[in-house]
Amino acid sequence: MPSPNEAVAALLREYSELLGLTGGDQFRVRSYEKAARAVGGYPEDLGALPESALTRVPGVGSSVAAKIAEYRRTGTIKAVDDLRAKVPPGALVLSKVPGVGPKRALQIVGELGITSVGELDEAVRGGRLRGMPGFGPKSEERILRGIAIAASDAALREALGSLAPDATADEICAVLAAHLATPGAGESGPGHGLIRAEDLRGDLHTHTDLTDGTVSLEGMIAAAGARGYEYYAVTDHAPNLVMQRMTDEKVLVQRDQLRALADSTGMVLLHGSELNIAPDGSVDWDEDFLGGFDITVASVHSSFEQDQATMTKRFTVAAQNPRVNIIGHPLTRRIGRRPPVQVDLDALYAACARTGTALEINASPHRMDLPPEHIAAARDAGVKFAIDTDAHSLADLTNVRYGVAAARFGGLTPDDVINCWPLERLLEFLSKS
DNA sequence: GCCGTTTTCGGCCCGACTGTTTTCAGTCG
Repeated sequence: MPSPNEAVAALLREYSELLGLTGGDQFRVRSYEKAARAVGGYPEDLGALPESALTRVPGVGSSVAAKIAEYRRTGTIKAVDDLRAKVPPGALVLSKVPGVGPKRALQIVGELGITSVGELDEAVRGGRLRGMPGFGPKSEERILRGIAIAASDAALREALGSLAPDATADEICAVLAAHLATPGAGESGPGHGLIRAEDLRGDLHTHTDLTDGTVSLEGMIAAAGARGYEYYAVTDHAPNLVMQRMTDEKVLVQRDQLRALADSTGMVLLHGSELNIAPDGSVDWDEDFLGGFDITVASVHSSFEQDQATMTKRFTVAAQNPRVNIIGHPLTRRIGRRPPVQVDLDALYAACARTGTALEINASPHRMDLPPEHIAAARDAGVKFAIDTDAHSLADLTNVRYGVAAARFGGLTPDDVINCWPLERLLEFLSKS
């Protein structure tokens, strides 16, 4: 059962998508999308907030605030209903199939009369998309892959999505156990010495509004401090993810701001970055510049479809980088949306264990990556882990429960997880010496 | 539609990849 904030966020997101489908101004589309993310990630119940205070949510101005207020009064937003009526049935759901965007969805609905993903699947297999401008064999493959991953992940996604907003790690772990094959290794036995949420001393992968987070540096740090963490890393995106518009100058200014906040918090603040692993395994900055960071997370954000040998080499090069500490969301899957990349897992584990590079257990319920079913084997190969929220909002910080659930499913103890360690041991690990 | 050390306008999420492209539109992160 989603929270009230999620319900409003879903309507704002739908409005944004409908605006996109109807050719609305792209900046308006983005405004609603941003507002949806901000509302969904807002830690207080919007239903309890005074109406005049709604615009305090970053990204919510007078127009969105009025729509939220309308939802609170009536349970609906008329503008959303009106726009729904203007969009051909099926176009919205088709536009979310990977490889099909708004333009192609409208084209498919208009020319073929298709209104569901099932019909799209049949049409592709029947060759009915052939001959439509812009569609070739690659498009067909991609669409079929997208439909397949949605189907294969549907049960897990639905089960995770139907959990209560305050579900515990044990409740989440039960969902994992019901939907995933049980890992082979179980010598620690259920419950004995397994990691608990309270064992985590910090979060090592988080964002701010300097890149695509919704909350300021100060806001994120204050919220992390309230969670009782001993240390906390800020790891905004790096320049090669161009849309994030990160620069050397910006990240250095942020570093100064973070250092200046050190005295205002009981936590040790770590300045980091989420680097982009390029197709050849290199990352955004040279070793000298990277040396200025306390910690780095390196993630794949492009060229997901490399063959296994190339992808394995790519990860190995990244892990061997003396300035890369954590491989972020290693298989880059998004549950129901994007399949895992093809990589030789044994080679990946070996490279991480050999180089002292942690594999991330990304706690976002949309990712769950490293996938829980792989964790035990990675541990057996000598890999250490970082359980990170990859938070883009205040509410995201509470997602650690999902990472802890995955770690428990994989049989991990606090000794396996670097952000359960005392600061000194963590810093030693980060030095890769 | 939101926002402001540029404050009521003007900028904001850019560029790589891909297909079947004939000079570019659509999608994605």
